[in-house]
Amino acid sequence: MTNALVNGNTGLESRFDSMNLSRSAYVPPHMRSSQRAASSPSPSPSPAPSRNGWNDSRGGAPSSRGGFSDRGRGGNSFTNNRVAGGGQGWGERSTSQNWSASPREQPKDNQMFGYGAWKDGQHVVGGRNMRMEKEIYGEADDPSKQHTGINFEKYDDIPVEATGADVPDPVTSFTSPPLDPVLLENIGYARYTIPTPVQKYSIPIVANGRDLMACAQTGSGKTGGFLFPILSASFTMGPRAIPSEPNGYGGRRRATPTALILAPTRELVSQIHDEARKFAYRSWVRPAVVYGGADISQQIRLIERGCDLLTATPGRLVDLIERGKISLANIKYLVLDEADRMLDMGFEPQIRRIVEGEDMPGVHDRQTLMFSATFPRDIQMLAKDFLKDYVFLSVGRVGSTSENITQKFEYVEDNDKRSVLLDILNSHSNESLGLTLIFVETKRMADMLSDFLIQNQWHATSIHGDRTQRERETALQTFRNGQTPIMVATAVAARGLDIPNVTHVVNYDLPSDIDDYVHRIGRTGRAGNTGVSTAFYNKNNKNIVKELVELLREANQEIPGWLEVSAHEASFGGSFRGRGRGRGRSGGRDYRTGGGGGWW
DNA sequence: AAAAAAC
Repeated sequence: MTNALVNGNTGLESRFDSMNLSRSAYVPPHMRSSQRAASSPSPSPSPAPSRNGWNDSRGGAPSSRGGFSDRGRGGNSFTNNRVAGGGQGWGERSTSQNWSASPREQPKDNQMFGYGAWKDGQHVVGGRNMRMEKEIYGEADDPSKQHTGINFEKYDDIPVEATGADVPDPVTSFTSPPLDPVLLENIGYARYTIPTPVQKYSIPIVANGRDLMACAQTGSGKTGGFLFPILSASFTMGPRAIPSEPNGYGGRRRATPTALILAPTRELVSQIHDEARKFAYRSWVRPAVVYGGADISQQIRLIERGCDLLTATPGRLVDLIERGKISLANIKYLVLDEADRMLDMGFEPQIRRIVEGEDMPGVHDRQTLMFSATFPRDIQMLAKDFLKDYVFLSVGRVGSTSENITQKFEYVEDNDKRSVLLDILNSHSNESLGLTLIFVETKRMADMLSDFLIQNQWHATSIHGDRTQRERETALQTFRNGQTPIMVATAVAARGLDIPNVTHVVNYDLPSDIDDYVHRIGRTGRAGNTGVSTAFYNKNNKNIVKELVELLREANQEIPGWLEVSAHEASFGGSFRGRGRGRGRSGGRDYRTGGGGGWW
């Protein structure tokens, strides 16, 4: 049966506004509101600037090539044409032209508008390119482009602990120095105002040549946390001296990136790449991205045109290294993002091969930054092998332990889940522009549930690993821009993805790992905004009930009585899967400091 | 047990 709304439904009912009689029959008409997509001011934010867009300005380049052309459509990233390079890299890094930093002095037909170069040991900054700025930074009022960090002040509440030898003092604002002035301008274009706690520490840590091990999630501003210091130093210092074999490998030049970022999922690397494009603007650094499921020859063409900061999933990168298209000999900066997740997914062999088994400079000849939500033993081993004298940064949870996310629980048997879900969607539909992300455990369930929702007149889509990359990208795009404000997802979307405006996360199926739960609800309430999460609990979820209750208590959430009872029963009923499984639930701590016996 | 990821 459906013991609905156990944890209260505070005030939602009083806020519905419009009506929609085409809705499912589960809720009386007065509780229905119009489909969110329909009320969205602009379902497809900017009508493709492509064709006669700036591709034309560079002399008739095929628009499929650069990929900028596609991106205007949904405001976001994923299209097959934009597999690598972000459309950048026309011409070599050191062209003979002498660019001026001042836009007024740029020749009008300069095809390098927006791109800089490194020439004779100097950073030659490219002129501004307004079309490109609109493209990569978005319109100020485009919600799908909006950066999540609206309530930045709230970041000050996030506790940060830095340990290690001689930890540099954190910065308090974006300034030059220590940041390169060009980067500072780009940060301004991207409308970032105040550094997040991770960024405050990572900027001076990297600037001082130190390695970093950070326990933090994506919502903490971690992407900027590694992009800012790496790009800043790159702008100022230039690339590593090109080794002896710059050309002629397989007839073409091999890409020799200065910075490499590894992340577990395709969507995540694409998202990081989008950020990289913002901050590399007008500089000599050409960002590129490679991942599986997309046409590899297209990616090869693009990295050949410029690949200084490469974001990659491990499998595709290994493939490209084997094909001789990428050399890591020039790497100065290595980032492992979501390291625990990558190990969970079995990437360790590929990662070790990339870092230790190819031509990447050794640990003392590069700077390495590792990010991980947790710090279990296998990550510690990786840190021991990949990092040197690192600073350990522990960043408090942005979501769960703060009160930004209201966590509701409902006792729902499996057979009742669909019906309860419709109830919930209806009662939330008045929050007009918010997005709803629904997590299920299996790919099959993701398909079935999204079909079911569509049958019930909801604009829903789904994302999971059995869909083609194309479908995944489309799903994410229409979700972000509000055309399908409901997305059913498997674990593929659980971590790392930064989707602004997700106001509601539904754990239709609870995960069996408490960390997964934390990551999932962390898709809402991003960056200090508030969000709601609803979880369907039943007897099949007893394996995490104890940890759930602990978590709720920590986060100052209301705990339904029946949930506490269930937790109490579980602690006697044998089947506890102890906390000692090698993984603390909190962000982790620096085991080097001793600190009186960790929990692993 | 399922999910993710190279072809």
